[in-house]
Amino acid sequence: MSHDDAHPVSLQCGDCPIRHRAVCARCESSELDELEAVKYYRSFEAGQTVIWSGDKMDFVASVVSGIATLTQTLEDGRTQMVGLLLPSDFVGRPGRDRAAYNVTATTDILMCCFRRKPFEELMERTPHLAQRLLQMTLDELDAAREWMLLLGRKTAREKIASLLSIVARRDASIRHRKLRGHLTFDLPLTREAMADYLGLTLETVSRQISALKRDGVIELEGKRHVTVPDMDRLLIEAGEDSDGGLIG
Amino acid sequence: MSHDDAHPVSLQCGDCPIRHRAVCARCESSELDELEAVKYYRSFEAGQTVIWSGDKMDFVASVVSGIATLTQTLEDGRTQMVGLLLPSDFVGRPGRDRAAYNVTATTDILMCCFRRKPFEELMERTPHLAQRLLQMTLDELDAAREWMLLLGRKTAREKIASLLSIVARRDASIRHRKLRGHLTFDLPLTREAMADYLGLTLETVSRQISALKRDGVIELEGKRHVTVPDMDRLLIEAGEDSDGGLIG
DNA sequence: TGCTTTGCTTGATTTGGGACAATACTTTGT
DNA sequence: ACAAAGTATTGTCCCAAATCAAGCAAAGCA
Repeated sequence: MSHDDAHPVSLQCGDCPIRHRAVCARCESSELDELEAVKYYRSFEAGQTVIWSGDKMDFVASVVSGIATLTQTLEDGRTQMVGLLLPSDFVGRPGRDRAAYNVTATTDILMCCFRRKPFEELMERTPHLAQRLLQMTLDELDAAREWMLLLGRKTAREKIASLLSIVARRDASIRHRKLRGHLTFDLPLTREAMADYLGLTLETVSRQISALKRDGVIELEGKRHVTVPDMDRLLIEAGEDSDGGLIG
Repeated sequence: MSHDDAHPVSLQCGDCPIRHRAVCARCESSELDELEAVKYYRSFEAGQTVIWSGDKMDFVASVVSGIATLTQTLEDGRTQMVGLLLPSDFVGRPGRDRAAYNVTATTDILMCCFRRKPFEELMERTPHLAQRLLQMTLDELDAAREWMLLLGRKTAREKIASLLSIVARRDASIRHRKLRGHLTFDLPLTREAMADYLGLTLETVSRQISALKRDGVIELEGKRHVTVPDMDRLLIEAGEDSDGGLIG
């Protein structure tokens, strides 16, 4: 029932992923033309901060290409990544005028933005839009709560294996490939970003990756390119059921 | 702008909190009568599991009284609490037919339930309902992400201080009292439940509470009744900005 | 071509919190 | 009033991950 299954982003509806992920539930599109009028694009270079926590945010947006992160920090500089934005992910909070997190570009990114007010007005009149956003927000909530289990209860080794399996899964689903057996993909994050995501130090991340490599769970080519000879083995290392992930 | 501010639950709309928290945005109530027809109450005793992760869930509900927890577990038994349900909180996921978490009664609880199908059908026709649920889900997402920062980056002492400050704040807001200076309240959780919430062991929870008491940050009467002589001091211990909590 | 910067790895040492254990307090039931 | 079960505190030991520190490799640049 996922929307991606029904309507692969790249095949059906022009250039703007938000149509798929946030707006069109059954591809009824009459109201969407209103959004076209308030749509604009913004791009950011790798390393740039898109918006700071607490800043005024008068738009909502969809990531078109590239990767961005959501982070929270304590005053003394300790940093925790709380979300990862991939192409077609939605960012911004209808009904709120301040950003709650720092959004930082990990790679060069392009975002498709909509002015918040008109977007909210459309939402008032379009039940499907609010419902679609509700579904997406419930998905994010599930992901956040799954991450809470990881942060609170998993060992460093399990954390790394979990992250690798998530990246592998997402990579495979983008390329419409199988999820079992032999997989290969690139890590979109530096060791430091992985540490911020997993609640570890970058040294521990490095050590555990080396350990998984030494134990034959993964193979590395350079620093970033990972091969997983046996996905089931990785899932076991991650402390997950082998059919993995969330129920329901 | 919070709904509670505008319409304190106990004053305006009969006996069902869901009217306030999920349904009525401006107290327009014509559609709500439909829900009355599919509304029923269920009660559970302290310690009972309301629903297991993965079970079929054909209702959504609002907590009327008592406290329940949302938990996730690994196969080997490690447990992480991912949410706390207090009176007027909403549980259940429109559009999904399986529970994603274990829901367990911490005290005796009463829940006001609605059959899922009619609820979803009403949502199709009522933009305010989907919007209201979206706002509530965004709040939960913020809370989950704030908790991720706590789980990933805070020390045991900071975790305890954070939990105490959250309980204090919630208690104060329920009783419409001040949030600064001298506060007193009861802990609604056992040491073990606190440990599951904070990603610690119950021994560490006990030790850190003793340490905060020894250092004069809190005073204890029995095991559960806490007095905070200086709320600002507690917030500093929690590693939070003294005007504390999330922005926007 | 060598110099600096950035990202990563590995080693040595320390430490915060987990594991295990003993004891005490507090309910609940008979 | 007592036993039994559940809940909480405190002590001792130990280990996983943090911290501190050194060195390597690739990329950018003068």
